[in-house]
Order: sequence, then structure tokens, then C-alpha cells
Amino acid sequence: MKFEATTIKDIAKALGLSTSTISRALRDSYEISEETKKLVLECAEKLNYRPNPIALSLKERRSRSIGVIVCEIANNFFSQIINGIESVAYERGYNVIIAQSHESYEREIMDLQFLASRSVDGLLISVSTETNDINHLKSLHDRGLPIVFFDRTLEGLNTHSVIVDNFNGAYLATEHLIKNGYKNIAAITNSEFLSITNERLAGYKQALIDNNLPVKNSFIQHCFYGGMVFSEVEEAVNKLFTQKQKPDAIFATSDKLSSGCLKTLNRRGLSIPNDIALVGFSNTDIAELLKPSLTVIRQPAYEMGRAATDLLLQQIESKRPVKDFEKRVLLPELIIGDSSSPLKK
Amino acid sequence: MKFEATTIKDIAKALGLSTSTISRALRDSYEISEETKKLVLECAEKLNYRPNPIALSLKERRSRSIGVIVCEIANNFFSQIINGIESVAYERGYNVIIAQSHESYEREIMDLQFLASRSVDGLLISVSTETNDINHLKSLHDRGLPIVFFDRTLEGLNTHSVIVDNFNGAYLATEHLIKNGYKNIAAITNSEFLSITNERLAGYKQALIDNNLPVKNSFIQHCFYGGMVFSEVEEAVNKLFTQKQKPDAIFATSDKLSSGCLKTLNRRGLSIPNDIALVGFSNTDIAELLKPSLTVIRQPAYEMGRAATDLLLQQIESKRPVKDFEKRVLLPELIIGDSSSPLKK
DNA sequence: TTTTTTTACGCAAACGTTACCGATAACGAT
DNA sequence: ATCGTTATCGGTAACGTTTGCGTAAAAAAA
Repeated sequence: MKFEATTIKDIAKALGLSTSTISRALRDSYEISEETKKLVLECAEKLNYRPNPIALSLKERRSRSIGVIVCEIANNFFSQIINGIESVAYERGYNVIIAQSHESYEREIMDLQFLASRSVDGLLISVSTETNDINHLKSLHDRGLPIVFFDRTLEGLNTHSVIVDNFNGAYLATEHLIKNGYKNIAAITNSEFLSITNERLAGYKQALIDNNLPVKNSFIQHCFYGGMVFSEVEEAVNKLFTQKQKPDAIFATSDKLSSGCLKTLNRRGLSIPNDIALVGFSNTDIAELLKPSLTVIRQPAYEMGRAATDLLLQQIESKRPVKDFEKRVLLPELIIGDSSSPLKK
Repeated sequence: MKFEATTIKDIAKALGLSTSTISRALRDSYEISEETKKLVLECAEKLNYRPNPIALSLKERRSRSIGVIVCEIANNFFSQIINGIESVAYERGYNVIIAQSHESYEREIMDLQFLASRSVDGLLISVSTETNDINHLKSLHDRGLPIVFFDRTLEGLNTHSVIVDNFNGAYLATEHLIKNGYKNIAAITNSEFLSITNERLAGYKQALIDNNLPVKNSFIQHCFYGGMVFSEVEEAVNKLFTQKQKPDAIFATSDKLSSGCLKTLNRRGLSIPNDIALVGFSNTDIAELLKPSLTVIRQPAYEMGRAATDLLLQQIESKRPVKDFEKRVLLPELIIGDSSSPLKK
């Protein structure tokens, strides 16, 4: 089952020239006569010559491919990011090799080894929920592998990163609820390991404080796997409702958590927003079609993918070692639906 | 910005042996003494040796990577498929390189060239909506590149393919509507070029015929870009409602068309299913949270990705040319929601 | 002891490409 | 006629790895 491509040698043989001449002719070198060039070009065309990228990679010691590690491909937010990544990579002639961590630290390490062993020129990573150290990344990074974080970052590594203004997004969401009359706003959020969790919680808390509302820890529920297991969300909601003071609104800090909350609340027969309001981080394109239409904080996922890839390729192609690392912050957007309509007394 | 990995030469130099000895020792060859092997293994471990996959690829003339072409990554159905593809590829040590056609024939050709020039060992493809010939695939296929079609197939190429039973899915959907009392069932569907379109339409028509209902061409609306542009869907719905006999139900044959229809109907202020019922092909995981909860035909996308990859790798790794090609057909599932509740007189 | 076999390793070519270093010829200048 | 230029091309090493062939030394057989 092989697939014999024509090589530079075939052209050389066909024309009775040497391989070096062919190589130079194809690269339009000044030391090759115009006639020879034309001859070579024609022959290459005829034999349908395509340079072998693997041989080039071996020679140039670069693969022109970048690795991407995300927790899950089949997730609106991440697939939109990958779309952005692919678009930039395609424009610049790079491969995108994708691996999933499934929110597992162990799997993330294996992905990393796999991608490194495939000699990618650089890495884009949004760490798993279980990841709380940088040891696995550090060794590769120290040996010169360019790495760019997106969405979820880690401290301690000198790299570019692209995130959304999570603080601001959460602040917007919480403030919106407060302005609409809600006073007992609970938060259902991800693992406390994740950078995004703390940034979003900080925004949530600040909005409460700025509006003279108390921050209650019992109103903050963490879902370690971010709603990947539905029961997790169900439990979190249950815990909120078994308290003396029940919340009148929920702020869910991720896509899966938002839909999980909605499902749980629907199943409990609660009317949204009459019984309880809901605002969530979400990148689904059908938020407005939900029952009720969901107020969401939407992240510029596509742009995030583009920005991260741009930074990575910039670093890969830079002649001299990059010393100044950039933290690019994108702005999320509040899209108002019916799930957070003004509270009726 | 390079990244100096240790090679077999470094080990050879460190141990005062030849590269061939190292190579053989690492591959546990019988012609290397146990002591030397141990020495080499230890040294390799110490220097953190990893075989260079590019050099191997050049030697073995295989890249251990497969190409995937889909129209759009950021689409539930396709991202679930890619999830399946990645899972099998990862298990078997292959890279997955992804390219998007954005439903453009021209772009599909460029993707194809790109992937071929990156010397993938095989190709998984779901053709674009604009694609209605196999010329671009044929030359590669003839030169020995294994290709497996999934979801959307083309005639004329001797390959494996994995599809869902589109006829059956559409039949189920239509029959379900008929059983619930609907008699004027319209279909909003994709480009007539696509295999899935015709298969699904055939199922729709057969269900009508089997239940003694007329098949009306005016009730069949094609959306060339499958709902990628919203206005397309809006127009299609408009056309249905400007007819003398208006439909009492709509069958939408894709994910984007379903949500597009729902959006259009909502905007028109129509009540579903009272004014008009809706059933759609969709792989969203929040169909039950929609307003109203959507009756859908769900395709086993993850399994489709797995099956297609399995067939492809099987062919890639086969010693002798594969002659028997398989058409694997997976079964879709009808998930009943409120958007098609029994018609009240 | 001599011959044969076995063991254990090195040499060099090959995969496809590029780039350094020469080589050859034509040509004008000296 | 000799030399230096210039133009145009070839030889070969190198990227990292595997592998067929060769061979020295050691072991076994004669």
C-alpha cells in the first residue's frame, strides 16, 4: 500500500542532471541558467513533483506542525477555539495536531509526550481541571519548545497566554443580576485548581461587594469536573436548595455547568426566572432558543484560537529567543435573554 | 529557537559504539550482547533519548498521521465525529491532522493538496456541499492513498465508507409525525448534491407513500449551504408559508437546519407544535432544553468517527492491497420531545 | 593445531532534500 | 599565452534512523 511520489532524483535522472541542480532550479537559484530552470520546471510539472515535507523536516529540523491540547473537542467553546487555531495555521502552512486530555492530568502528560515525540514545533494548551503544577510542561519548555496557554493558564512558566477577561465577564453577569433585583446570587463553578475559576469567582465577589451584598461561601459550589458528569451539577444545585436562605439566582461559570443547571432546574419543575434566575458562561449558538432563552456571557472563542496561534507562530518563526511574553486579554460579551428578567415582587 | 534532542549518535559517541549497534540494541536485536544492551538502555534513559519520528517517517515512508476533512469543526455533529476519530487514532499512535472545507469545493481541493503534501498515510473525508465529482480524490486514490468516506459519500470511488442509515432516520422522523396526526409535512433539506440529502429525502417520501400521503415537491425546500447562512433557512420557511396549502409540520434534515427552523418559527411567533410541528436531525446535547424540547433524529457521531478511523487504519496497515470495501451503516435514534406532540384537533 | 562456526559489532547505503565546496568551461583582461 | 572572472553545474556530506553485508575475535569442532 505505498504511494510512490516523484522525487528530485527522478527529475535528475530524466534530465540527465544532478539532484543539486534540480534543487537549485526549483528554488530559483541565481546560479542556474534560465533554460535549465525552464526545463526542470516543465519536467517537475509533468512528473507532478511535490517536495517531500518529511525530508524537509528532517533537514530543517522543524515539522511545521503545532500541537493542541484541550480537555474536550466536542464542546462548543473548544471547537470554536480549534476553528480559530486551524484558520491561522492553515493560512501559514502549518498542521494542527489535536489531542484531548478529558480533564485528566495523567492523560495530559501522555498527550504531551505524544506530541513532543511527534516533534511539533510548538504547543497550544488549555490545561485539564486536574492539573495544578507545571512540571510536565517545564522540561519541554526549558528545552526550547514554544508554548502558549489559552483559556486556562498556569503560573510559573514564562510564556505567552491568551485569556478572556474572566473577572470582567463574571462581574458583568453578577451585576446584571443585581440590577435586575436579585439579591441572593449563588455561583456554580469549576474546580478551584483552574485559573478561570478563581478569576471568575473574583469578579462575582467584587460585583457583590460593590453593590453592598454579602459574599456567602455556602452560595459558592464547586464542580470538580465542570459538569462533565451531570450528577455533579445536580448535587451542587441540591446543596443550594437545602440551605436556610435559598438563592434567587444562579451564576454558572461554564458552558456545561450552564446547561447542567438549566436541566436540573427544569427537572425540579422550577420556573425560570420566576422561581430562580440563571446566567451562565456559554458559547452555544442556540442560547436564544433555550427554554427560557438564556442570558449568557459569551467568550470570543474563535478570536482566542486565532490570537493564541498567532503568538505561537510568531515565537516559532522568530530568529532570536523571545524574552517578552504577552498576556493577551479578550473581552467577553453579555447577551441578555429571559432567564434573568427583572425580578417581579 | 531550536530544541536539541538527543539522537542515536549521541549515545554512540558517549559509549564509544557505532550507531548501528545502538539502533539494534534499542530494538532488542539478537546480535547484540546483553551487557551492551543494558549499557545502551541505561544511557538512553539517562540522556532521555526519544526516537526521531521524522527520520523514521523518511525511512519507512509513512508518517503515522491521518488527514481529516470536514466542512466545519465548530458543529456538534462533526466535533463529536472528530472526538471519535481522535480516540481511535490516539490508541493506535497516529496523529490526526484536521482541515476544514467550509462547504467549499475549491477549499476542499486545497485541503486535499495540503494534506497530501504533508504525506498523510490516509484520509477521512466528509465532502463539502459543493462537491459533486471525484476527480480531485481520484488521482490521489489511484496513486494508493487510502481514503474512507464518512457521513457524506461520493459514488465512483472504491473505498470504505461509514454512514448512518439516513433513509431509516428520515423514515422514522416522518412516520413519527404522521402517527401523531400530521398530514402536511414539509422537508427542509440540504443541497441536492449531497448523498445524505437524497437518502433522507427518500426515507421521508417513502414514509409518506406508505401512509397514503401525497409527496409534494413544493413541500421540499433545499438550502444549498445547509443553514450555514441563516437567511437561507428563513427563505425556505417563507416559501413554505406562501403556498396555498400550508404545512402543519416541518422535517429538518440537519443540525443547522433544525436550529435555523426553530429560530425562524420562533421569530414568526408561531407556537410549536400547536401552529406547526418540528422534527430535525440534530446532535446537540441540549435538545431537551430547547423551547419547546425538540424531537430529534440523533446520529451516532462518535461511533461513526471511531468506525471510519478503524477502517482506515486497517487499510493503511494491511500488507496486501485491500480489495473488498465495506459500507458500514450505523443506526440513528429517534428522541421524542414536545416539538412533535400529537396534533390536537 | 587447524578449520569451522558463532558471537558481536562496524561500515556504508538508503530514505529526500539542501548547501557547502569544487570543478569546468567560456570569456575578457593582462 | 596566462590569469582572473563569471556562469553553470556536480559531488558529497548532512539531517536521524535502519539494515544488509562484512569481519574480527572468540568459541567450538575437526
